[in-house]
Amino acid sequence: MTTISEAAQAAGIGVETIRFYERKALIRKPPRPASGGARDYGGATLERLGFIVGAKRLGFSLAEIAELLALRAAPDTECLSFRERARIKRAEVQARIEGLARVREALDALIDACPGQGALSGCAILGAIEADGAGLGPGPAPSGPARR
Amino acid sequence: MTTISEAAQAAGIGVETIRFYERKALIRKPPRPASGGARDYGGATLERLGFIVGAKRLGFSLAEIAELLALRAAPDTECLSFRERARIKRAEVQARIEGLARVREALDALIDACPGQGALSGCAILGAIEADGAGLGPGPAPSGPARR
DNA sequence: CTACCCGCCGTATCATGGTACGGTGTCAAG
DNA sequence: CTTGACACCGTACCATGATACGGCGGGTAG
Repeated sequence: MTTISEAAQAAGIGVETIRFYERKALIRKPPRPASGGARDYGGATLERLGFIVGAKRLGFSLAEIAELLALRAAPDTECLSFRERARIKRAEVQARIEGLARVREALDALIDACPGQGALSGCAILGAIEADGAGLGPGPAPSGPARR
Repeated sequence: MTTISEAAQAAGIGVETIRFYERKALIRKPPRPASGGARDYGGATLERLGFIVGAKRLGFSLAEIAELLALRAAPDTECLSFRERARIKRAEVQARIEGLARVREALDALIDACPGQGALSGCAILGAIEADGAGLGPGPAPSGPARR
């Protein structure tokens, strides 16, 4: 038997997170044994949780993971379709990296432009931020995500 | 006169977003003219909006921007304290880039490991994802943020 | 005079990914 | 036979950053 808390521990997530994934239909609630008692989160369920955690770490959203799980479960899925998803994700990650690299350069420019002493009024940073984030072309900002 | 919709257009954001920033106290609602009519979002307000938009593009969260705005408004703020914030943010951005680069490498490894043909069962990808996201050390996932 | 567009306001809703709370049930050790 | 630890369940709440809706009022164009 693998209880939900054991499964959570094994997968490196919280019990509430497992229940959350159930609500999101990423995993099915294991059947309650006819004999009563706790559900069994071992076997295929635990495997599935591992897959979810792994895919999350690769940058897939829960919605995407749902698709991957469906693919994985389909008997006629070709290996190729998984690779395609990986390639698309790779491209997304690459794009995010490039966006962040531009932000980093912009911050560097600001840091360099600052004399590092004296009143704010004499510093170039303020105007540069207002002007457009210091050289970033137009486009959306890289809203900084939480990192738990 | 600069109406709210003109200010929104000038800043490249939506009217609702400006009101949202007001609710968040990032900007003060300009006073309603005694003569009645619309508020004036020009001048300092528009400048402030520009600053917010610029700072967002540099990766600052709204909470951080609130601090920057307070700093900016304080008469005795040194240029240095702005530079410090920029450096901290730069370090954060750098860390995010490095995390994403690791994810990218992991995806590359997966893509390479996939034969690209045949049934899913014969492919190394599945197991690798489950195993831990294919070589990513333990740690949090880079939850992919929205990109509008 | 009547549309119609804006501004103004409060409130609700969205997406994302969880986290927490409170009540009930069941099981096992002491 | 009581106490404590979990399991189970529904529901509420959190942060982040917006976006939408509906009603009211004023100014302008036809």
